[in-house]
Amino acid sequence: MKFQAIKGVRDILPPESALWNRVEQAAREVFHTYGYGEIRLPIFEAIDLFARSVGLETDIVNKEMYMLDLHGSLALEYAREAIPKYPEELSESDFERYVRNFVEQVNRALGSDRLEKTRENLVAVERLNSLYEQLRKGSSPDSKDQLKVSEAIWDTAQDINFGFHVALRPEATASVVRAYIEHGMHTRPGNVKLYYIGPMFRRERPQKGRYRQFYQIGAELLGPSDHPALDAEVIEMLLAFFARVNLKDAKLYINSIGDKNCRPKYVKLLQDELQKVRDKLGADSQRRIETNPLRVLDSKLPEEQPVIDKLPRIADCLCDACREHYAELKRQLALRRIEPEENWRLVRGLDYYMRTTFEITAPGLGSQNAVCGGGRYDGLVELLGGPAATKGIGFAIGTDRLMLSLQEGGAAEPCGLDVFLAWFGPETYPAAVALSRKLREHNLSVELPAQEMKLGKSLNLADRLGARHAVIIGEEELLTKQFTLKRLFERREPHTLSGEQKKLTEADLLEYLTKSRTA
RNA sequence: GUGAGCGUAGCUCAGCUGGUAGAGCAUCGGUCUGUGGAACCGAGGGUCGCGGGUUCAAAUCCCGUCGCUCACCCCA
Repeated sequence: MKFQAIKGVRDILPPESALWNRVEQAAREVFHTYGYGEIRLPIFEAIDLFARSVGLETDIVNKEMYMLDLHGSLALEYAREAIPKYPEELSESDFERYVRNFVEQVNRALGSDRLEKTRENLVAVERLNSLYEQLRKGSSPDSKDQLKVSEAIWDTAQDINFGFHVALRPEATASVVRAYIEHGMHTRPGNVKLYYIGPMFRRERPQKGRYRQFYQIGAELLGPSDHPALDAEVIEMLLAFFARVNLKDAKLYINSIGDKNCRPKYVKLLQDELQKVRDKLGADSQRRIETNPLRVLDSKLPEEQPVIDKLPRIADCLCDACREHYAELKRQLALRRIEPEENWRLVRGLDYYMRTTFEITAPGLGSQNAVCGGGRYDGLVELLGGPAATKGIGFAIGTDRLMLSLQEGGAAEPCGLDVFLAWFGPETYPAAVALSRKLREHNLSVELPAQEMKLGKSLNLADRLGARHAVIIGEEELLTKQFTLKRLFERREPHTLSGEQKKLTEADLLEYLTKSRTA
């Protein structure tokens, strides 16, 4: 096979795509009833946006982002990095070669507009060019001047700004918050409620329910209030959506991970306790003691479970405000007859979460059993340069995983074809074309064969396409101006009802078909 | 990045210790010139993932490589 989709991405074909549409449509409808509006976001953003929001130490930022080299700036970056800061380490000719390469590339980029002609860049390049001239002319290897020139070249090279570095979005919350700030949405009345639907990109090893281009349906609530009732309503909406799409056996887990006052204290305590039991942990968890102690709680290793069970719990370390917030959240959920399972080990991978966190798991997903994760992120708007008073809460549903679970539960799309036009005889095609157009104007799905087929063949094809009806158009129908409507049945239906047939005028046919479609 | 399993027709797979590449389903045509689902007959479709080695002979044995899948890490 010559071409195939690249690693970790895939096609979603009909009829499966119809299920996707139905699920996404359900999200639009349910979210609408809670007052959310859709935000359509760009698929790429400045790298810094993700680095700042998701967290510099996360794997997402460190190794999983797809960076776009829109202007060939990465090549410039490499050329610059090749120039050593301390040229003594290299032979003189090597040093000059690296510098020449960089200088040539920079000038070429400037000439072809790939390097932005800002004042700073122009000044730096001009200076770089003249320094390079000095380097070439200079012939005394150990002169102080020569060393100075080399250092100046390195310094000047650092001054050149290659422009924005852009990445495909690994998640959308950062983009939503960026848009919220950029458009001054904090001046809108009440809370700003937004949802988004679309692809995200992470360069991970693919696995069941995990792709490099994957899809999320998410919602964010931004505004001045952090009242737990808002958290509860967000969760209520999420569950309403899962109920609408008939997700079976979904389980809701909640936790509170504290705020910027009490979480660090807990993390420190946890770290200290972990150090005491270090030798009882596996290599991965030992590493996480330093990198991300909270993640140790996530470990699935059976032999670590007894150790983890004895670790201090964040619920005992929350500050008064967080404790009260969490308690009120539980009351608010109870008010809505929602019964979450508290999971003290539920932590989020992204830096920006605080206080409320929640997750929903569903069956049929292998080891990737979370279909949705979310939580509160009160500091994020401020972190990204927005008004400090703005709070936020949101979630993201992993659509790929949701689909897997729905399909596991037996969800399938019926064929959408309402009518197959079985025409035959030399004079009937124009009538069939006219009828097909009429039916389609009434939003019916119609298949019209381009070439004449024997009636038996037509019906056979209609059946295999899964059409609900066939309309037969032959000489006789033309003469009497009545179409023959034949009901077809899905293959699994009992044969006893098969083939019911009647003659109808065009008007009656239309009425009958439009009614049967909604039924 | 690490580990394991698997690569033969569009799909699911058979093909033993080397001896001319197969089945079922699907597709197309016919039996069937105004009546579907069935049956029967026929057709098309494969450098057996790729490269090298052993051999008179390799889908089969050996080495390498690429791809897919699942799991770990991480995460939705």
